[in-house]
Amino acid sequence: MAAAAGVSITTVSDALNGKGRLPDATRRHVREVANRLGYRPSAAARTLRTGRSGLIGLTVTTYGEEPFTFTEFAYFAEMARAATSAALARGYALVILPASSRHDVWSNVALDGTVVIDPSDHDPVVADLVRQGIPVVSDGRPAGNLPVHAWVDNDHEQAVLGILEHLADSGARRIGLLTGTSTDTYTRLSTTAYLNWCERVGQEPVYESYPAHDPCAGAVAADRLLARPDRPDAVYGLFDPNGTDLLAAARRYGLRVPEDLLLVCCSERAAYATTEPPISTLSLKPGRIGTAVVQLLIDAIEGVGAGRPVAQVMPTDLIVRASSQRRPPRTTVSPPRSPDDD
Amino acid sequence: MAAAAGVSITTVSDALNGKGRLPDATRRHVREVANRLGYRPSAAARTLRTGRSGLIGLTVTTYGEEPFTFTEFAYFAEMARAATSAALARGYALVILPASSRHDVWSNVALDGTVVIDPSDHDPVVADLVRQGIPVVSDGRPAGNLPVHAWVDNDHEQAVLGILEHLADSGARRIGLLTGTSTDTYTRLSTTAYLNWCERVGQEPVYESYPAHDPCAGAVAADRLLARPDRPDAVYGLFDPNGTDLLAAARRYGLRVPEDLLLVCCSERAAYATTEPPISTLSLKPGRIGTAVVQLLIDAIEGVGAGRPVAQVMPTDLIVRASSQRRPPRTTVSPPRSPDDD
DNA sequence: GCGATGTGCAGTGACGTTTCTGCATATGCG
DNA sequence: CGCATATGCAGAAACGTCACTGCACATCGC
Repeated sequence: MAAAAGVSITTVSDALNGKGRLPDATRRHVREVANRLGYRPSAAARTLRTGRSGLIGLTVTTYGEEPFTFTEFAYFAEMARAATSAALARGYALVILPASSRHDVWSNVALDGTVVIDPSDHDPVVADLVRQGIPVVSDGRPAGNLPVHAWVDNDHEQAVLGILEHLADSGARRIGLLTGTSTDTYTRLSTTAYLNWCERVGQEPVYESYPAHDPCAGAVAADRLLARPDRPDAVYGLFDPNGTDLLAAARRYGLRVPEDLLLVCCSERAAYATTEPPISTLSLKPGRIGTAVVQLLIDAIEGVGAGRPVAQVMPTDLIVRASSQRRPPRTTVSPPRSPDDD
Repeated sequence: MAAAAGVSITTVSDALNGKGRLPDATRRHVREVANRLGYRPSAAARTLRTGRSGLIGLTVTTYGEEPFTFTEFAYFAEMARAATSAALARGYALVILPASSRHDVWSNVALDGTVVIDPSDHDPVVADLVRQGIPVVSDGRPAGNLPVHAWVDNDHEQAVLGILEHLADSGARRIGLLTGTSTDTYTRLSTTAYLNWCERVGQEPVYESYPAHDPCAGAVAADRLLARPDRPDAVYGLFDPNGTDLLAAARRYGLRVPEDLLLVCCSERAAYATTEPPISTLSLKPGRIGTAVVQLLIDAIEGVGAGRPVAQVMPTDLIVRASSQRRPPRTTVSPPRSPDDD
């Protein structure tokens, strides 16, 4: 390349990177030759020299051997889409690397930093990365005292309070909760927010827990909740399939939704807009999370505002549909998405 | 590192890579020290030296500025999941790189090869990659004469024939088609397969086309199709939202599904299993495609069986539900997915 | 006309691997 | 014992880039 342009290697580098003291004529000439030859500077060499690869990892903790869990699909897909966009806009590319990947794959790729989704307590991969000095930002409050550089999470307490108030506004007298048995922060924060609210307004808590990763257990728990003598007249389900599970259970007990039972669940599924009746959902806005997480990570990589707030709590969106309103909505409550709303 | 273990750089390299002539004692010693120091060989240096990065690109042609199109979500998510798995199993990691990415991002990452999903005619990115000698395998027959090294696609003709026969078996007398106006191979192959079938069995074709990327146009076209004087008594919709669109249109015209109208559409949406009635779908099995595409790509990268068949046509799966059967199925026609079925 | 300052490049040394070559010391065989 | 062969490791070159340093030559002010 240098030979083809009749200049030195240094000049090529300077011309292409806009550095050094070169007259525009030389710069143009070098670029023109590079273009004609289809020449691309070697990414590997640049990475070796500069210590920057322009790659950031997108890691999801897996519970099986498959890269992503099925229940996370809609959330993950949207989050990954937004993260990819945000990264590209800042000149980085995303590498999908499940935490369970073979070790040789992890060490074979030079990452400038990593996003971890929902890291489990003392995740060995995260610990290892941090030890190498690689910035790690997590989606979800890090459990245990995982030494991540920053994290982004939804305001789960506020979300639950919002839903409970909405249900109460719609006329609910006794609100039930369908929750999980595991101790992750999402479940824990949401459940205590519910319990606190109950105590504050003087309602006896009515809830059922089940292992959230078991798809069948959810239907059983939904059934159990509606079979109780102190049956709730409104239910919030913490997990994605709870909407259909609760709807099915309600049908079995001859309960009409929303007349006899108000329903909300936390999910990103578009399908809940077209169920009979449409089910109100709490959206965690994965797009917003993905964007925020990547921004924080790249800031950390580039040393922008080091030492600034490393925790970011994002609001959620309650999408009110027929299932949680005693009267049909007067106006469109969930307007069509605007392009940059998430 | 070499100093810490009291050996030469060469010995470290050999010990870690299982090469050279070293007694097990030395090998173990070096590995133990490396472990203690948390030493990881530099991926960048290795890539520079060997010319292999262990990275493969996953490119999706975009029609807006967002990395993936919304309608491709379910397909893409599943395909990406499978592709990631397959790549990892062979020691590679996947980089998500939309074709519309800034040029500097593309040239900043060293790829061993790329998977392109649904490349458009004469895609400049693909042409560029091929010129650099980087293997490219496409999901979907390459349009134009895009010089990809291999491709994988569904057997669209066979799929359409299977659906038409199934509908005819269910008692359809006049089968309609909801198709697209664009000229991509999927639309073209499916439509001509339909027209050929019509000619063969002596049915007058009944179809409506619309621009597939326009979410609203689909509902209008569905309506148009059912409003025709020669209204079909069965419809196959080529695109993901056609199921709900057709169902809504049928309801407007007071047509019962499946009694008055049989319905099938091509989609990966799980939600079609729970509509009222459940809608039969054609699954393209994106998981199988993703796996195949990655295998082909890595074979090309590693020079395995160079010059072997570079085109692979995969079967589709017709998932028969209530919408396309005049009588309810006797047995479960769509069994629960087995773990490695896709 | 002569130092001081600026301009336009070329040379060079890392970055951290891998791979090839090479040199000792041990081991085998007749 | 002496020569061929094996074994155990070290040295050095190269991969392609970037960031220095350095060297010519031009320009300028006086």
